[in-house]
Amino acid sequence: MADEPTAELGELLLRVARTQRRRWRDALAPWDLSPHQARALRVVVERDGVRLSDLAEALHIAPRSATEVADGLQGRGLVERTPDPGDRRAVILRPTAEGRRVRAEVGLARAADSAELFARLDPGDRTALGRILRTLTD
Amino acid sequence: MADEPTAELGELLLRVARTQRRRWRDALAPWDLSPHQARALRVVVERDGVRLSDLAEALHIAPRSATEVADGLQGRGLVERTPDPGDRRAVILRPTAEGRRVRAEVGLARAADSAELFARLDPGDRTALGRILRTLTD
DNA sequence: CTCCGGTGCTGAGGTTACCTCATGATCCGG
DNA sequence: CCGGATCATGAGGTAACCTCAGCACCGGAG
Repeated sequence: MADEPTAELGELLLRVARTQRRRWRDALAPWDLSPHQARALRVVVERDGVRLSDLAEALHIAPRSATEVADGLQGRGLVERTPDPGDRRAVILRPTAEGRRVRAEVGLARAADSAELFARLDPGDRTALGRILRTLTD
Repeated sequence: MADEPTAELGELLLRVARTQRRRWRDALAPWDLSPHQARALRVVVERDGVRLSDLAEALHIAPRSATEVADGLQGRGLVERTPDPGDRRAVILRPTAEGRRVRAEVGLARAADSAELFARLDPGDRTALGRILRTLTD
C-alpha cells in the first residue's frame, strides 16, 4: 500500500468535519439556534449555572462577547441572569425549564444525526476511528 | 471494548478538525492571509485563471462575496483581474508571479504542518484513517 | 438587425459575530 | 481602609458574509 500522504489526510479530515458541521447547523434549525448558542446552552445546563466569565472561557471568546451570547439565550427564554450570592459583581447564568427542555431535545437530535453519519462505518471502523482520533488529541 | 458511541465520535472529529484549523491559521500568519484567502489563492493558481463566479462556486460563497475576496488578493498583489476574451461581462482572476510563489510556499508550510500533526500515527493508522474518512465523504 | 430575458460583476447597505477600550461596582490582600 | 484586580457591560470598531439593484453584455427568437 502506498504511503498515505498526510496533506490529503488533513484535507479529508477537514472535509468530513465540514460536512458534519453543516449537518449539525441544519439539524439545529427547528430551534432557531446557532451552533454557538447551542454550545453555550449546553454549558449552562451541564454546569447548572455559570458565571459569564466562565462561559466566555468555556467558549473561547472574550468576556464581552459572552454577554451577547447570554443576551441571545435570555431573549429566547432559555436562560436567566441571577446574582451570584457570594460576589455581587458577578452574574450567574441559569437554565430555565424551557432551556433544559430545549437542551435535551437538541442533544437527542445531535446524537441521532451523529449516529446517521457514522452508520456507514462498520463497528470495527468506528472503534478504530475513535482510537485514532483520540491519539490525535492531547 | 464497548461499542463506540457515535456522539462522542462526532465530538472527537470536530475537536481534531478544530485543532487542525487553528494550526493552519497560525501557520498562515507569516503571509498575513486568512484561511479563506489562502483557499481562494489556491483555486486561482491551480486552475490558472478563474471567473469570479466560478471562484464563488468553488468557495461556496455568494458571487458578490467573491468580488471581495478577489479585492483582498489583488490588494496584496497576488492575483490580477483580466478580461475574458470570449465574454466581455466576465472577469478572469489570474495569479501573478508573486501569487504563484506565495501559493507554493503556503502549500509547503501546510504539508509540513499536516505531516507534523499526523506524525504521531503509525503508517497503518494513517492508512486506516484515510480509508475511513473516504468512506465518510460521498 | 432588433428585441429581450438571462448572466456577470459590483455599488450600496445590512447582519452577525466577534473584538478592544472605558466605566462603575465590587472584591480582597496588606 | 485603600489601592490594584476582577466582573459585567456600554460604546464603538472590524471582517466576512449576505441581499438587492443597476449596468453591461450575451445569445436566441422573430
